[in-house]
Amino acid sequence: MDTSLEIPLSDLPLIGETSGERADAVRNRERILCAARRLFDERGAGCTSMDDVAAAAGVGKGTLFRRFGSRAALASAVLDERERSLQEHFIRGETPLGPGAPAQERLIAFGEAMLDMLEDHAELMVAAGSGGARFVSAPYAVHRLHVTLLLGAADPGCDAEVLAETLLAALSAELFVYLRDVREMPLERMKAGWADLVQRTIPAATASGSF
Amino acid sequence: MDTSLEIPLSDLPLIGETSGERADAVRNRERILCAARRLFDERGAGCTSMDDVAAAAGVGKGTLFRRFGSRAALASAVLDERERSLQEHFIRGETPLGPGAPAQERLIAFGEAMLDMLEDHAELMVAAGSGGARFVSAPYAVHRLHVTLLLGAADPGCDAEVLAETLLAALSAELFVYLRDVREMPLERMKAGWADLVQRTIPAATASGSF
DNA sequence: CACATAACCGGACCGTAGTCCATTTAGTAC
DNA sequence: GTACTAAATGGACTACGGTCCGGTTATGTG
Repeated sequence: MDTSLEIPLSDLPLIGETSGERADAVRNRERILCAARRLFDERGAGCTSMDDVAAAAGVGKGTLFRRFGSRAALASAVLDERERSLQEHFIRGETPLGPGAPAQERLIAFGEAMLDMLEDHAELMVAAGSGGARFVSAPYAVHRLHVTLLLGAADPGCDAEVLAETLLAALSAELFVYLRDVREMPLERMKAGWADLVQRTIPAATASGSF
Repeated sequence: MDTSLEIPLSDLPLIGETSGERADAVRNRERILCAARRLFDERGAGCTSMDDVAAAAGVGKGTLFRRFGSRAALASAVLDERERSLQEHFIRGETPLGPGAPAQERLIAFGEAMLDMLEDHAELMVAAGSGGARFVSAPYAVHRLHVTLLLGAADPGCDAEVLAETLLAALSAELFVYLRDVREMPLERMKAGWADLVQRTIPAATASGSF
C-alpha cells in the first residue's frame, strides 16, 4: 500500500537551513524556474523548448536537466504551487471540497477543482504528464489516495483502488484538451459530466469519515 | 455530429482496381508494413525507431513518412487488422458483444474486448495514441459512437456523449500499461473493475436497440 | 589563508521524429 | 518507341529531449 501522503517535491527548506545544496545550485534552480514560468506563460508550453528555457535562464542545458531531470518534471515543478494549494484545499480546506461533506459531494468538488486547474494550466499539465509520467508522479499518488478513501467511505466493500484509477482517467489532461479544443466543449458541461459520473458511481449522503 | 462509422484507413482496394496509387507506392507500403510488423513484434515498439523501419523495409525515411505521416499513424496501420476485427465483432458479431444483448452487457463485453486487445498490443496502442493522436483517430471515433449509442439506449436523456468520453478514458492504453506493468494488476481485476464501473453507470436489462 | 574535494557547470554530443527538395520513375498519349 | 508529366523517392537537414564529461567553483578543514 502506497502511503505517500506527504506533500510532494521535497524541498521544504527549514528556516535558515541550506538543505545541503550549494548556493549556486539554489540560485540556478530559481533562475530556471523563473525563466520557465515566464516562457510557459508568454508563449505557451508547447512553443517552449528546453533549450529556450536554459538560454533564458542563462544556464547551460546540462544544468537544466541536472536540476529537473526531464521536461515533464520541470512542468511539474512550475505547477507545484498550484498543486499544493489544491491539496491543501481538499485535505484541510472548507467543505464540500475539504472534510465534513458526504463523500459523494467531496468527490464531485474534487473533480470540479481539478477541471478548474486544467482550465488554467492545461498545456502545462499535458507536459507534466506526458509519456506516462502522470501515473508515477507524487501529485497523482495523492489524488489516487484521496479518491480511493472517498470511494471506500461511500461504498465499503467495493474495489476502490481500481475504481479510483478509472475515475481519475476521466480527469486526464489529454482528454481535457481534446474536449475543450477539438470538441469545443464548455467547462460547465465537463463539470456536469463529472458530477453525473460520480453520482452514478457512488451513493449519495454517506459520511466521508474523518480523514 | 460525427457520422464516421465507415471502416477506417481508407484503402479497401476493389477487386483489380488500382485505387489511383502508383505500383511502386503500393509495393513500398507493403514492404514498410511488413517490416514494421516484424520489428515491432521482434523487439517491441519501444525499441524500434522509424529509421529502423525504413532501413528494414529498404526504403528512404522520406518514403516512410510520405506513406504513413507519423509514428502514431504507422502503429495504427499495423493494428488495423485487429481493430477491424474488433469492430466487426461489436457491430455485427455474436452476442453479448454484438447486437441482441442488453446495452449494459454489450458495454461490459466491449470493454473486455478492448482490454484483451490491450493485453496483446499494449505497446503498439500506446504508440498509436501518443501525443493526443488517440482522440482524433478513426477507431476512437467508432468506439465513441458505439459507446454513445449504447449509453443512449440504456438511459435515454443522459448526456451520453460526455459519459462515453469519460468511460473510454478508463480504457486508455497508458492507464492499462501503468496498471499492468507498474501496479502489476492482473487482467481479470481490470475487467472486473470495468464491469463494476459500467454496472454502476447504467441500469441493467435495457434493450440495446437495433444498431 | 591554502588546500582538498565533492558538487556543480556548460556545451558538445547522441538518437529520434519529422521536413524538404533535387532527382528518378511509373503511367499516358501519340 | 518516344516524349511528357505527375507522382514517388531517399537522404540530407532541422529541432528537440536527453546524456556525458572535462573543467570550474563553493565550501569545510587544517
